Amino acid sequence: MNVFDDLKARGLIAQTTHEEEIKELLSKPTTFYIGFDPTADSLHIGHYLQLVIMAHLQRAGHRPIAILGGGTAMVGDPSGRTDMRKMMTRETIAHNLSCFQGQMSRLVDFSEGKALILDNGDWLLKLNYIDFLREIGVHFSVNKMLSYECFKSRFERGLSFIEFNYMLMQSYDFLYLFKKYGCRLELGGDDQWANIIAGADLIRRSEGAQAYGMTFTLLTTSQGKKMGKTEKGAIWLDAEKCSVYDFFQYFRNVEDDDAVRLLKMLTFLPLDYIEKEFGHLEGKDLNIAKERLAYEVTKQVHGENEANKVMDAARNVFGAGEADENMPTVKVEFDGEIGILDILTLSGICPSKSEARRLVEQGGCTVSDTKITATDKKFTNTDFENGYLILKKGKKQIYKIEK
RNA sequence: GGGGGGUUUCCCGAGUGGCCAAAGGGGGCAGACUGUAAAUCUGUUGUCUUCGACUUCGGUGGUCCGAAUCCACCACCCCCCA
Repeated sequence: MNVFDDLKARGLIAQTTHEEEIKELLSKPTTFYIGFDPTADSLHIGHYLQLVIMAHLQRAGHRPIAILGGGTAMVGDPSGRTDMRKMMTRETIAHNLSCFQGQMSRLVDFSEGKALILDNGDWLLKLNYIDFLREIGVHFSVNKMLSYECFKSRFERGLSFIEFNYMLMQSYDFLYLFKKYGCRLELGGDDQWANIIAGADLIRRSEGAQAYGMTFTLLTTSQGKKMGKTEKGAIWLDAEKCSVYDFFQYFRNVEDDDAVRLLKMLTFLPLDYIEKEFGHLEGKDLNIAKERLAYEVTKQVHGENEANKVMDAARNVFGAGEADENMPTVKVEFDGEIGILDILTLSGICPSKSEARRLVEQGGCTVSDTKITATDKKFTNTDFENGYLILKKGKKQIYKIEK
């Protein structure tokens, strides 16, 4: 099966400039590229999807180029955004780029030229304004650009000239990679569609050559919400910014309707295997699929070891209600005795006393299988059997409280 | 550059001198029901020493017994004209 068909069957492909030609292109080794915006110091699960696609294509014998947008980040992509991006300094961007590289190499093999990782700042930052306008700017119609959907949302709040230029920058990247590396295919999230066709257009106009673009589905839930954001923040690939436990739990808790779909999109399990093992599941049996999903994704991002540990922890905590060394653990210090509200706030489980009080009053706090309803409940050393307590906040958040 | 409008608690958005910690919706959190699902219903959603007190309504300063609400200046944003 052509890798294109596989990606398509996994539900990863959103739009293509020329479906048949791209399929043909991918039947022999091809160089393609995907851009990454270094606006944070860690990748998140939205980027993970892009890495998965790069990995699929690389395994099929193609050569990925990952462009880290050190140059374009200086400008900021306005696509689909309602506000202007924060301007970033060169230093911040450089720091973020180096953080990205490590995370990317977990999925994509960058050894021996099997894949390239480039910073578009290397060529964009030294461009001469007049030369750029004369060589590149002439190929862009402002009338046409103004009609693009991707700018629409910005017309309400204003679009600055610097952002309006973003499309030219990204298009220039594609042209540059086409000339230097023979790259004829650009991939990106579906929000990048306009930027991608602009690049392919530029290559056609200035080089008279055919280039292709393809976008993949944005990672959304079956409710249409963007995935990867929680109240506590984004689901980062960096364990420092999002613990492996939380990472696992995020996928373990997806909705029924998303479980199998996400298995196809986010794991490397063969499609027929997924269909056979999980396709027929319904109702609570889908928990099997969710657990596998969480396990596979965690394995890809954090390694098999971590994935095993955290899956065991989840099984212990949710299955047997037992403590596990890999469950979230917090320490509290006290002399003699400590009130429940202090435990909740000192541990960071609740951000304020008021919130802790509310939690307890509403019956959302359980310690060692006993629901705590008195806000003045005190604990002493003898309550900490083996040195810890098991505290539940609501149904799903379980902590080991060590003294 | 000229004219007009705006900035409210996580978000949207009411409120135009005391009855305002501030309507309503969204989101969040918790409870019931469950399968670590969804939907639904209920409660809750500034802080604290919580039957009370304290701090909030872009910033600073003023008027007043009393201001989110009035005045002055500053900052930022949007719209129309150029």
